[in-house]
Amino acid sequence: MKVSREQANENRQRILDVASQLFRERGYDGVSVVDLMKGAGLTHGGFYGNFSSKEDLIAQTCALSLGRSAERWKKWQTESPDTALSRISNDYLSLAHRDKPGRGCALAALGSDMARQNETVRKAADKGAHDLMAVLVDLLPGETKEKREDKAMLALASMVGAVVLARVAEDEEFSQRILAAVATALEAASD
Amino acid sequence: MKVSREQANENRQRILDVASQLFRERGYDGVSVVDLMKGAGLTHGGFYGNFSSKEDLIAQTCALSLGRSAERWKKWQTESPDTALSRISNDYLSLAHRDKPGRGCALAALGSDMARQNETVRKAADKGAHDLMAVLVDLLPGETKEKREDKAMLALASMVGAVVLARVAEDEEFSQRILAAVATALEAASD
DNA sequence: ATTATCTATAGATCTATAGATAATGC
DNA sequence: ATTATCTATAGATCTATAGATAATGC
Repeated sequence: MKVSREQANENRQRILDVASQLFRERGYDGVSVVDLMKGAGLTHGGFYGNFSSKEDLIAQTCALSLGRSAERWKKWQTESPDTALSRISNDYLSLAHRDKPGRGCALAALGSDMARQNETVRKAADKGAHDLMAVLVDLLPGETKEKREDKAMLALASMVGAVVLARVAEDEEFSQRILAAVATALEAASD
Repeated sequence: MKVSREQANENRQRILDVASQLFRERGYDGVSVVDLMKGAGLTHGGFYGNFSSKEDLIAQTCALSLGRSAERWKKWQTESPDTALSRISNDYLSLAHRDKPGRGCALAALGSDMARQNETVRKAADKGAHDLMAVLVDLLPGETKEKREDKAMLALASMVGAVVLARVAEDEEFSQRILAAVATALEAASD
């Protein structure tokens, strides 16, 4: 049941895509290789032809999902530099993002899990966070680069923290207020 | 090998304490009931006399660890209301806290994991977050209660996010700058 | 007699590998 | 002939339970 080289590449990409989503939804330990391959429409034995281990896959999904977030932000920056920051923060702090972790920011969905992974995974996550930060630095006002970087770090930390807390919260009003409070603060920081 | 009722209570408390620390260090899925009971100096079979399930234990550790954090903050508030906020933020954003998740804030250590747990766990976590927030509300300046609450939410979100990001970061300088940037911002918010 | 703890184990996972299979691509 | 995928399984977990054991506390 061999497939073409092209098809095999597509399969590999699909495994990565499916893993990237499932991990954000259920956590690294919440997705088995069998689950994952079933989700990609393949049998589990084929997994190890594409990835050397589950950890290898985890590192690759880190790079993939955070890379995509950064690309998205950069696209908005190019399209409209003036409104990009509020577009980023409104999107990040939206109920849609809170309720769809599988398609959202991996730092919010897996941040505390990532902190416990091996060095390879953490390096991929570190690079992802740097890339996100780099976009924010260009969008925030400030006299010196250091000040803009400080603001960017605060912005990213507060957005990640807000979505984590909003997802943990059982009280819907509380959850929404956290998102709104951070959105307001970011709006103020951009002037 | 029965023990006294008093000793049994101590054992139960020790299981909770050990679990509370191990979960923060390794995540919920990173600690088995066997590991845990070994850590408490007991055999695994005895676990189910004390807790109805692992999920039951998880919910109880949420309440325990977040409750302890809130107590700590309240103590500082009582001791010295004026310096309590900077004491909280300096402690939370310290390298010691970053490097010792097992004794630190459960929201930072397990936030993204908690978001995926069942309702019982999330209710305990929600209450814990509310209690932490309540301390911050009293310590932050602001004309109306709403404004103080908004500031408290921003403060908690940014502290949680900062520690998550600082733990994910592989680059030590980057990690420290995130903590410092948020600490500076909180200092400014308290005036 | 009650009950906290221990021993032993059932039953269900999970990661990873070995060998078989069958279509591709030289 | 090469290689992507499948089938089958090894070996190591993990949660939870049943029944035995032995010290407590009425």
